[in-house]
Parts: sequence; structure tokens; C-alpha cells
Amino acid sequence: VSASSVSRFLRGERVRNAAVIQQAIDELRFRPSPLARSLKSGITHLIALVVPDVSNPFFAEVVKGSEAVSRRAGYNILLVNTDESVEREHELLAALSGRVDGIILAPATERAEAVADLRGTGAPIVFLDRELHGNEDFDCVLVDNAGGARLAAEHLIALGHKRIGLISGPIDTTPGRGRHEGFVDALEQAEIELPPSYVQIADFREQGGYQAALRLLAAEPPPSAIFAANNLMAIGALRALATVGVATPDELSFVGFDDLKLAELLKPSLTVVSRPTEEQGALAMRLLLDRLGGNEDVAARRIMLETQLTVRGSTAAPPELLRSASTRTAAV
Amino acid sequence: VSASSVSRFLRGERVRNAAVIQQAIDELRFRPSPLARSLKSGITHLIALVVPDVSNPFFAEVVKGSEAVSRRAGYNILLVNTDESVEREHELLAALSGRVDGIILAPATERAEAVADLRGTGAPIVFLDRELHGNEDFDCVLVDNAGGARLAAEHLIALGHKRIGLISGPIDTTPGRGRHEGFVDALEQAEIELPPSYVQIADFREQGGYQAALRLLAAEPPPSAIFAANNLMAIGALRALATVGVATPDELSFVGFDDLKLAELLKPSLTVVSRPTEEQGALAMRLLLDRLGGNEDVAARRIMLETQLTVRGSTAAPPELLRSASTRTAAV
DNA sequence: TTGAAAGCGCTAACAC
DNA sequence: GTGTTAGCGCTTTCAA
Repeated sequence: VSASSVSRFLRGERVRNAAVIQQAIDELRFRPSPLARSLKSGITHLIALVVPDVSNPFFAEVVKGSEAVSRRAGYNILLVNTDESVEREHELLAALSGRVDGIILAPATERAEAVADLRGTGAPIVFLDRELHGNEDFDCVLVDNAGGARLAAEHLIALGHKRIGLISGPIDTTPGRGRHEGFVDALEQAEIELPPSYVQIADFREQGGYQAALRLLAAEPPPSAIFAANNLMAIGALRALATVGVATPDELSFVGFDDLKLAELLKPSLTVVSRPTEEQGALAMRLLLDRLGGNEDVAARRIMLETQLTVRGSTAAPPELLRSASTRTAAV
Repeated sequence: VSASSVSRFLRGERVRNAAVIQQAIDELRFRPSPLARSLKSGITHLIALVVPDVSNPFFAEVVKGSEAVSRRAGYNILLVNTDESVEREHELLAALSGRVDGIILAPATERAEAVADLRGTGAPIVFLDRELHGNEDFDCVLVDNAGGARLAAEHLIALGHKRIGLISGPIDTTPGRGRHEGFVDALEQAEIELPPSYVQIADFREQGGYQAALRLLAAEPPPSAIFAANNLMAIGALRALATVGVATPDELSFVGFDDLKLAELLKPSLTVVSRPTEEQGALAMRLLLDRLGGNEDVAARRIMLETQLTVRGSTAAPPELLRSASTRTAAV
């Protein structure tokens, strides 16, 4: 029995010694090596989903969306965690090169350093939620970060807040920069001052949000409202508020970016900017599968998803308005 | 310039035409194929971490623990999601075979079906948090599920609860079975009846926990305390309690298994059974690295981690006790 | 139908 | 130091 016959048998072709081969396979516990197959064929049926933080529920949702789509097309997903580190990302991308048919990437930074890695892989790439500076060559599925931050700011402004603090993400990431800009723009447009002490740059992590919130609360006077530019920092900030003993929304209004499973169950429930998370993952996968399906030479596509404001209980009018309102009532 | 010289150059050996080769590499954007390297050497420097649900924060923490250890040893982690499905697990394990040096696996079921896949891969395997029935051949890092559930039950019993409901995970998983057994044992020992309507088997998912909680609340009489056997089901159950309008802990005490980032910030804060999560991931990785480091023939090791009860605000004496206490007070 | 041969991209042993 | 050769495990012509 020759190797090529076994190969054909495995492929489902009609073979004379089918029974014999099957028996030999069982006895020897023979498993064709996917590795060798891939080397020969150049096909892996694997897609890497490279994200900066697997413990961020946003990316967990994204995975769900992507997986639902990829499964139907016969691709399996390898999730890879860069931990927001450019070096790790560089290493991992190198390790993946050739091992996967395509990559969905949420890069650790917008700085275009990674672009060399990307061209090196040969595999099609789709940017997810984050892109590289000046990107025109790769597909991407983004969200209107500036618009979302603007929604949050305008909501707080409409409630009467004048002292609004920002817990920003890293400025060298697409969502960090976008949300920062949108927020600052909205305040400028409303002619609300934003002193430096009201802008705290953190790292999209819980601990960073915690410390940023403490710094905001230490400002003199402290803000009457805070917007945290992602969900993890929001959790950290809420922990800080609880530690210091600031009541929400009575003493301070709070808005997060990206919903949380428990956002509704918190007391007060959490006002957030939300977006179609699973859909974002699904769309990125569709773009990638499209390239893998032969449309390699289509011009790069850029999809921008809309955000929406989900108003819950953590936002209200600032205390000075409430106080003056009750004073007025008392006066009456 | 011959291929082997390039190979040597890449390997860091002294080569005469170093400069020329470097230039050629740059010009041609040459990247050695990790795939071919692995085929040749049998080494990938990759470890697969196969989990049933990447959106479960428990596994996210585990990843952190594993990653911290693997990184120092020069291995990269590929996270793989089986979505609690045996078929997906089967497919994925097959796809991974040969592509990774080792596997850390939290199997979708205890039923020993997967074991054939495992022997097929050739790669060392460590079971994480879940194992296969009758496993004696593979390392594993488990947690004392029965003991943890017992802690929860005894806590509720000590508070005076007599009608205690259980939201159990799938009985064919290690933690599902262990927590179920520990809970039932503790109640039996305390001679507390556990009618079938007080035991709801769900799927370790939020939606399952939601529905299980609704069924428990529909029992006649409803339980005065509920234990949910994992974090996601706990979230679902809390949502059900909020929907129905049951006050915690005044009307119903609640205990979860596995901590949550926001458990402390809920009102009331959530009483849970907790465990050293990152450590569990780190230990599994250490066992695996040990095998990869040459100790292939050591007997299978079995590590069991302890749980602890973190008492917070969601548990209190049952309403009938409180009522009779206040009645007594009123009588005085 | 089937086996022999070539080759995917790389590395290690061998001779030069 | 360097190139040649062989081979990792598979698939795919090409003859037979």
C-alpha cells in the first residue's frame, strides 16, 4: 500500500484496498499531519483573531460574532492575546505567519510599525476596531468612536454639567484617540472648559481607570460628571467611586463606553455608549472570508458602525442644580 | 548564496557574506516559514489553551495566569473556544494536532470520548478545571468543587435557611458534577430536604441561569436561598431576580461560584465561592512546560486547589426568621 | 486504479 | 565556511 493511495483514500476517492487501508489506519492510529498538509497546500483553514486583551468582554463578544461566521465557512479561529503590547504583537504575528490563512487584528498601537509584519505574513488582514495610521491598504471594521464620545458628552451637558472629567484610553490607539477627540470637541462646541486636571490618560485597563478616577476626584473642584472611554476603565472608576464614597448619580454622574453584562444590574444601573459588538466581529470575518474566497484585489473597504447612548441610572443633573432646585422649592 | 548559508545566518552563525545575505533578505522581504521549520524540527513553540467559553471571565483569568508562565519559557499561547460543544472540541483538537507542542484542555464533557483525539495528537496534555472520566494518564489541575459547593450550602444553612435551591451546571462536566454532589451532600448531612423542583440543571451560561432561576422562583413555596454553580449562571439568575422583583438578601439569599469583577460593586454585593484562578492557569502551564522540558514519563500529577467562601452582602437570614425575630421584638 | 517521483520551505549531516 | 544532499509528512502530477 503506497502513501499516495492512502492519501487518495483519505480524500474520499474510490480505492481498491479501501478496507485494508482503513484497518491499517485504525491499527496504527494514523492521523494525517495538518502541518504537512498545510505546507504542501498552503491552506490551513485557520484564522487568527489577534486582540489586545482577551479579558475585555468587548473582545469576547467580538469572538462570538466572528466565530458564528467563520464556522459556517469551515474555518477555525485561533484567539491570540497581545496584552496591549507592541512587542508581544510583533512576536505573535511573526509566529503566526504562514500558520493561518488570514488575520483579524486589533493592533496595540496606531503607529505604523506593525505594517512590515503584516506585509510579511502574506495572509490577508482585516483590522478590527483599531487600525494603523494612514491605513489605506487593509479592510477595517471600526466604530464611530468620536461620535460615541460626543453622545456621552452631550448627554452630560444636556443634564447641566459644567465640570466634566474624562478618563481617556491610550492616545496612540484608534478608539483611544477617537473617543478623546470626540469628547473634547463636544465640550469645546458647548464652550465648556476642560482643564488638564480633568483629562486623565489611562491604559484601557481596570487598574488604570481606578487610578485615573482617583486623580479626577482629587481635582479642585472635582468634576460633577465623568466619562470613561472603555468598559474596563469604567469598572475601575466605579470601584474608585465606591472606595472614596462618592454617590452616583447624586454627587457624580458617570458614563462608560461599551456595555457590560452587569451594567443593568448595578445600582444605579450604568449609562453607557453601546454598539453592535457581535456584528462588528461578524463583519470583520465576512470581509476576511471574502478576500480568502478570491476577492483579493478588491480595494480596501472601510466599515464604520454607529454607536448609541443607552441611558440608565448613573447620570442625572449635577448636585448644584439639584441643590438650587430644592432651595427654590424650599423658598416657595 | 545557498539556502543553508541563509539558514545559518538566520541562526546567528558566522557567515562570510553576512552583509549580502542581509541585503537580499531585506529586498526580498524574506521571512522564514514557521510552518516549514516546525515540520522539520517538530517544534512549534506554541501551546493551545482549549476552553469551553472564552466569554467566561474565569477562563480569561486563567489565560492570564498561563500566559505569564508560558511567556518566560518562550512559548506563545493560542486560545481556542469550543463553545461547550463536544463536536467543536473534536474538530478543533484534530485541527490543532501537530500544530502545537502542548495542549491545556478544559473538555466540554467528562465522557471519555475525547481521549482518542488526545492520544492522536502526540502532544502532552494537561487538563484544566475539568477532566475525563477515569483519567489516570494525564496531568490535571482541578479545584475542590464539592468542597466549594459545601461551603456555600453550609453558609446558607448556618444562616437558618431550610428551603435552598440549586442552579446546577451540566452533570457531565467535572465542575458541574462536583458542585452538584457537594451541595446535595451538605444538605443531606444537615437533614434538609431538597425536592426536585429545587434542583435546576442548566448549562453554565447566562441564559440558562436566568431560566433556571425563574423556575426556582415558581416553585411552591419558592426557596429562600439559591446557589448558582458558576459565575455566568449567577449573572443570569440575578437578572431573573431583578426582573421578578425579588429583593436580595431580604427575600432571598444568593451565592455564586467564582468571583466577578463587579461582584463587590453590586448592591447588595455578591457572596461567592472563590478560588485562586490565575494560579490555576499558571499551575497547568507549569505542569505542561515540565513535560515539554523532558519529564515526559513522570506519572500523571493531580493538583487540587482549595476554594474559599467570600461572604458579602447577598446572603442573610431567611425572611421567616427575620420576621419572627421582629415579631418577638415587637412582643417585647 | 495505482505506485514512483517531485516538491512545499526548511535544517542538519556530510563532504569539500 | 560553504554547498550538496536528504528528509520532515503530505499531495499531486505522471506513467504504468
